[in-house]
Amino acid sequence: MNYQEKSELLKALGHPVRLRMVEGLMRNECNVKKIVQALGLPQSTVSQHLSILKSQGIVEARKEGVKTCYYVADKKVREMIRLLRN
Amino acid sequence: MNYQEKSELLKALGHPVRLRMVEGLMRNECNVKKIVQALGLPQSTVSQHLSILKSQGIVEARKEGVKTCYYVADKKVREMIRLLRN
DNA sequence: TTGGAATATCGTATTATTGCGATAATACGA
DNA sequence: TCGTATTATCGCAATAATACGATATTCCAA
Repeated sequence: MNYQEKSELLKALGHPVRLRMVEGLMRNECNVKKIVQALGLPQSTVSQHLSILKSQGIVEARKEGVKTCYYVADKKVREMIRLLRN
Repeated sequence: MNYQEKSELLKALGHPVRLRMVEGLMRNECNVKKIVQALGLPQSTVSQHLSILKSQGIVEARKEGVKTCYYVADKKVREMIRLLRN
C-alpha cells in the first residue's frame, strides 16, 4: 500500500466542508454556484475545496458552457462514504 | 451524517505514519516499543500518533504489565482500509 | 467585441498540525 | 524501596492548512 498517496486521499476527505461536498455530489452532480448557495460559503472558498478534491481524483469537472459541473469520480470513495454512513 | 465527527475520523487516518500504523495493527496488535522499532521513529512521536488514533476510537489500548498493547477497535476503519488496499 | 455571469487563482493573516527532545508517570522485579 | 523498562505528556519551533477578499480568467450572448 502506498501510504503517502492514500493518506493524502483521506486527508482530502478529512474536512467537514469537503466531506459534505462529496456526499452532496454523490446524490447529484452540481455546479459551483449551487454548491456555494447550498453551503453558504464564499465562492473562493468553495472553489478551493473543490480543487483539493480534484487534485486527489475524488471529483472531476465537466464544462457546460460557462458553468462547471462537478461529480464524484472515485468509486472507492463512494464506497467509503457509504460505509461511513451506516 | 455527522460531518464534523466523520471528517475527524478521516483526518486521523489522513497521515502516512498513522495510516501505516493502523494497517500494521490490523495484521497484528503490538506494543509501543515494537512500533517504534518497526517505524524507526522517536518514541514520543509514535505515542503522539497513537493518542490521536485513540482519541478517534480507531485503536484501543490494553495494558499488559508495563507494556501497552494497541489494536484496531473500529470495524468500519478496518473495512475502509481493506477497500483502499484493492 | 463587449458586458456580465461563472469559476479559478492569488495573497496573506490566522489557526492547526507536526516532530521531537525533555521530562513525567507507571509498573514491575531485584 | 530502588532501579529500570515502557509509555505518556509537555513545550515549542517549524511547517502546513484554512478562510476569504481581491483579482484574473473563461465563456457565452447580445
